[in-house]
Amino acid sequence: MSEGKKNFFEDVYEVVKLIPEGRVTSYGAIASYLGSKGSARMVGWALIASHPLTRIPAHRVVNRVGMLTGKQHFEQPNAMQENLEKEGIKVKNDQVVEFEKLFWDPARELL
DNA sequence: CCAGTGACGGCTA
DNA sequence: TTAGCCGCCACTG
Repeated sequence: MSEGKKNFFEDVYEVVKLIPEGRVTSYGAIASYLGSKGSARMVGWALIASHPLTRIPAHRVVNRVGMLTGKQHFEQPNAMQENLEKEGIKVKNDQVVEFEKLFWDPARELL
């Protein structure tokens, strides 16, 4: 552990990997859990950097309203929704159906 | 070095 | 209620 500041990126990957199938979380929830509350943007940036490097269920990470804002960053824009639907998550108009019900808060459930 | 941008989020008008 | 602005942090031009 302890390598440098970029450790934040690895922490993001760790949390995302822990997201159960059929569940989703938000950038802000991860940032808050890592102590960088308010830096939700960095979480998104970390996912971009992790794209070709690390295989993580990034499709399970959406914004605070459950919208697939990052689908454009996938190899294919529709891949994000496709992956979510494969896990049983319903997506309507780029928005996760019953997002609050499927929401997985690391600070609440992962502890 | 300075300004603009971005997978966000909370506040104000 | 809906729309817009500011703040956080890192990267690019």
